[in-house]
Amino acid sequence: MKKQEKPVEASPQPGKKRATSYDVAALAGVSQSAVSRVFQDGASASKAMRERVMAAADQLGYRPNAIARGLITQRSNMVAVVISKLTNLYYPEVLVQLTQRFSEQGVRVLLFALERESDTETVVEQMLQYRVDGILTAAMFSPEQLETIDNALIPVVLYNRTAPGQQASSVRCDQEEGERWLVDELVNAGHRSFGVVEGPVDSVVSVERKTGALNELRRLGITDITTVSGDFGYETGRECFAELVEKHGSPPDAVIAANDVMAIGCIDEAREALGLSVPDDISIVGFDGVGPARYSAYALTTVRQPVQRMTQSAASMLLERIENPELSPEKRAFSGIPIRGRSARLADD
Amino acid sequence: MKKQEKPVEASPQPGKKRATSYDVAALAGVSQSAVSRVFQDGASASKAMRERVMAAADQLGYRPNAIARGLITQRSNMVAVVISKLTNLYYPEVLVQLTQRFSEQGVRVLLFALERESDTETVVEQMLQYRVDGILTAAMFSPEQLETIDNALIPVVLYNRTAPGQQASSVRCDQEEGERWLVDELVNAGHRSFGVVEGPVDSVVSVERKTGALNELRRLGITDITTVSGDFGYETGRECFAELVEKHGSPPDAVIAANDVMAIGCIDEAREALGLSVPDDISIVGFDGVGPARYSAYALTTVRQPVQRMTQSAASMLLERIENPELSPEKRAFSGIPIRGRSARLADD
DNA sequence: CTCCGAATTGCATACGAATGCAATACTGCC
DNA sequence: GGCAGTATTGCATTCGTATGCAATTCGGAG
Repeated sequence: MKKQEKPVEASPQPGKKRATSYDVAALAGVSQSAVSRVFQDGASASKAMRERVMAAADQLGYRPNAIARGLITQRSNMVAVVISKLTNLYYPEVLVQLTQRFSEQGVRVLLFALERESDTETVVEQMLQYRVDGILTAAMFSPEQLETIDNALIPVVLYNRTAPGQQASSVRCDQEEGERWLVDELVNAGHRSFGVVEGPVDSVVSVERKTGALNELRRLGITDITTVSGDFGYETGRECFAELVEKHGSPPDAVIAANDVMAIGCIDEAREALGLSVPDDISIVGFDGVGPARYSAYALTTVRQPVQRMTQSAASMLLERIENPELSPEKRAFSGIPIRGRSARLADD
Repeated sequence: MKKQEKPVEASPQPGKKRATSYDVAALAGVSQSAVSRVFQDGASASKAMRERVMAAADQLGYRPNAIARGLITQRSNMVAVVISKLTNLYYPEVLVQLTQRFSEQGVRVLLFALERESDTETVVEQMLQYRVDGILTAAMFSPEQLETIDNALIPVVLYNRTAPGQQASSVRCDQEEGERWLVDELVNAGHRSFGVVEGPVDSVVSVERKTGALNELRRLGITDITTVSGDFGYETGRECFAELVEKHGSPPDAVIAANDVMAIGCIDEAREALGLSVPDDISIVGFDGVGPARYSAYALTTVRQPVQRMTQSAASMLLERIENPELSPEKRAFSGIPIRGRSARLADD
């Protein structure tokens, strides 16, 4: 078999309309069905046919129209991924990994980025109109919205969220457990007065972390607790620390921030504005295990989310449910990974 | 007119197939065309018709199928956004902003995330198959790939990239100009020996920054220059600094890192491993103006990319070209914003 | 050479909405 | 009340691919 002698390979006559499977069929002298079959995986087509069609196809620069295909197969091969902007440093990593996981499986990602987590108004409508095969969301939907999605028979996986009454599949990091570890270690090392810096009120993650920490503190009989709230950002981290000191009258023994970025803000404020030494004068801990938490200026004591496993798990959970819509909901919780950094005085053990 | 007395509003009979415009038409006793027109913006439909149709529509839980619509209108209302993972801390911001800009205009984003910038193999094929209306890419495509896209008549906007021979629209931050400012300021303040930390070789941005800096250094007659290369990440930033000192025999007067994250790595390594004081013993500068650059432990002297304006510009440039494909290519370059932080000794002026 | 089963191929139709054109309903005006 | 002009509505077709079914071809065994 010699190769094609024509050097012109993939440059269709310019100015023409996009080639369709009929054009290819006509040029190759076969039926449109044949073309369709050549471009599918499990379809039957002889070697000769395959060659004829392929030759015609790339002479015309043809490629199958995924839109038309989706219409007939009732599968868009797209999933919607919803993120909210706020959880700034952490989600990008999640997003990139999810996208790669889906890509590996031949599934495309339709991205929806919310300004705030509660901006879910139009998103549901959009997703349903585009007939996505599944939804992976790191923003909270209302029960009504979840029901709408459910009525449309579209599988959903919640990322670091759980639906209150609703039953829906989810993948999450066990925030309470992580906070318990942090609190236990801090109390164990002798800290008695605490500052708690929570995140935005419409963030489920923030609420879980805060209540997780508060419950454990109470359980251990700690009563000297001051609470302030920020927005997960660095600047508010600094402001929160200042506010904390003012409210408490003096710096507490330890500060538990709802995420790493705010913890970093607290550290900077403690050092710069109050001249405190971290962790000698005060212990400060975060949550997430983002990149900057490792910067040696901070070396945060924190709980890292096992992002790799979580995204892996979430993606395959969604894909499974797309293949088999009858699967019952499943909730997977991953333990966070305790990081003993240098931003807190902990017992040696 | 009294309202509907039926309390059941949007819950279609479960187990049924998704409602189509024909179903709605049948229930409302009108033609399918009528339904189609009610769900469009500029179509003519009487008030009565609109009401009948809408009532039937949300009784059935109907919503137009964007896939089918795309097939007939030849418009998917989707754009592809391509990012590569590497430029870790900077692109998330870009991505979120772009997505929001497009969303505002009723355009959906199909996301492609590359592991490395050179992993563009299958991406082009994917984008064309999905008939995206336009492409916004922050990864470099080969001339052949760009030609393929061009043949498909899909407008492209390159983000912080320019095509070598090819002519294509682009939005970029003027990296050379930014590096010139940094170099000028450093030399002006008396620095004479330089370390240059470049990023991954397949990153256009990194190459531009490096050559921008080197050219300006040479122009000013500086010859004591040591070059090392990393991957834009924090860890390699640290390693690069160590390598730099070893190659040079001693710490240089100043280090120019290809991005902020590596600059931060350099600072940590300088302080921790060598006990140097920044900026007293050594000046270290970065590029991008990402969040962590502002953390007061670093307070980087850097050049910030005007992300807001760039994404705004890129999005509207692409949308314009989708509306009017005849528009000739246009290249927009934005000046970076010089940030005089505390990581470098600069002249007061 | 004949016949049988398996592998290919073509035909016709379906997917769900948009739209040009023709038919019809309405509007205001004389 | 009649008429011209406009706003609505329906009909029929189109977008590009997949697929069930029937027709055809192919290969090899007897």
